[in-house]
Amino acid sequence: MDVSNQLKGSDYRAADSVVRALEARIAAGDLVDGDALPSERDLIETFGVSRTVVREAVAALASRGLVESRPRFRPVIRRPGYDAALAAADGVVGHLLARSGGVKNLYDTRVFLEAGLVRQAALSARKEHIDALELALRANENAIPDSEEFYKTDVAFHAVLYEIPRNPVFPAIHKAFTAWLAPHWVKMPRSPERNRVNFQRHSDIFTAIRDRDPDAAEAALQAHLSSAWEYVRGTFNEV
Amino acid sequence: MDVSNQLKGSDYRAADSVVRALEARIAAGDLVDGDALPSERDLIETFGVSRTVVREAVAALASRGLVESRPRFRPVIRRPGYDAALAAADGVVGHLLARSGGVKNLYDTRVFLEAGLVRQAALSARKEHIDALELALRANENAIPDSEEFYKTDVAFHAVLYEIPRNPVFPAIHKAFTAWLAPHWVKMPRSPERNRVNFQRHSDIFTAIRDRDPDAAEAALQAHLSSAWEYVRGTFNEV
DNA sequence: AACTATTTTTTGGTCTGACAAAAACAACAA
DNA sequence: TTGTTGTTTTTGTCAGACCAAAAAATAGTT
Repeated sequence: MDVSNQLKGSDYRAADSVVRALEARIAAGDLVDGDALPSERDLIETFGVSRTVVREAVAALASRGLVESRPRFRPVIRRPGYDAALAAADGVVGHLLARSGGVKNLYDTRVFLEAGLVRQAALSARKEHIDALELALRANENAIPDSEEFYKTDVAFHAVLYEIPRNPVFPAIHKAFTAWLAPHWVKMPRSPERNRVNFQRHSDIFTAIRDRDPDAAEAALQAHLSSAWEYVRGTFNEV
Repeated sequence: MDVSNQLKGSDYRAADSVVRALEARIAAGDLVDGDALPSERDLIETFGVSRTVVREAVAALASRGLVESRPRFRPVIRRPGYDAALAAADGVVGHLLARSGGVKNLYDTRVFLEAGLVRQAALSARKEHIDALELALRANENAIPDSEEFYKTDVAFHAVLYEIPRNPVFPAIHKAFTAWLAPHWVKMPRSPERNRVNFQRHSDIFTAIRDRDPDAAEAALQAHLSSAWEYVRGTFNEV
């Protein structure tokens, strides 16, 4: 399968052909998730291009999340999920967060999203999700003395909210949000007293959802996240 | 500035150092938006690495949206915005959309988001935004006979909704959504009658927002987008 | 036979040098 | 100033080489 029969200097890159060919193989299930990519020397033969081009192609695949490549190791095929899509934005988001107002923008987006989530949860969450929410709430309560554990159960509680719509996009978004905001979050001062307050807010949210009161749920969440923001706000030097 | 003094075979890639250095220069404003990147040979000298590494680094920069590189042209510095972040996910999203249920998942996310947008708009939109909305609505009305123009004004109307929170993340999301869903959208059959229905829905949404009725606004939007989905649904062969 | 230590082979990361074609630049003519 | 033509850079691609790390094969041990 020689893909290299194209004019030399056009607006194509030779690597593009290789990328497309490999993409097709992955999509077709010829190369299965978890498999290792063939060695560079193999690909050279298969596609009839130089190693330069092969490496470039593999790098492109990696940047698209179709393969995972650690230095010195054979790249591994990854059939990407919604989280991979968000992860692709990772590099840029880093720069955006560093910009003035970047964190606030992202955090506001999160608040907005979760406000919608709790509202919809109050309207149409299934019993299983409400149970899961209650379970997460209990875990959160038990972790009040241990700030580190509390953070984890905090995240887990919110994660349940993102699962309620049963749309795989949402959990991916949650993952991305926590990953992006975590670095700014860990600097926040923590204490059991503070944890107790946050737990109370979680409890309010849960109650409102269970009682099918969307407005109360949204209000509780808004209160929760706004006050949390005021807390982290101090850790920035930005406006 | 020689960055190459590292052990050869470690878990680093030499290109990473170059990437970081260039990132820093861009962030520092040393390399300004719109400028061309120095030539590869220059970078070789500057960083004391081989051309292989330089090219790899530039490719990485490009995949992160920090430079824009067309084949055969000097890469151009791009101080990335929120839209660049979403654009980075582009490659993966293509694959996700091809998957069964992919379009529905993304569309549902959009509906969810816009439901929240119109709700908040009804609650707190400023007069200027309501005016902008009305203007977009008028344009939409005038375009009823011309289906292609109608599509544009349709997008523009929704775009206003994304501007209301005055958070730059939202317009970027809108841009991404329309870019991703457009290919599936254009296949939808169009007609002035259909356009008129859609305009009426837009009008309902606008009225509800102007009258500060979040529930009505959300309901109108939900009705609008749900019926639109039923329309495009037929153009898929997926479940 | 199963496990470990050691040697051999393969492979990825980097470098050097080369060449064609396209782009950027400079000199010149209209 | 604008348009044409020739010269110099520069990018895309190739080929071959080297090193060190990983993977595979082998030998040795219990």
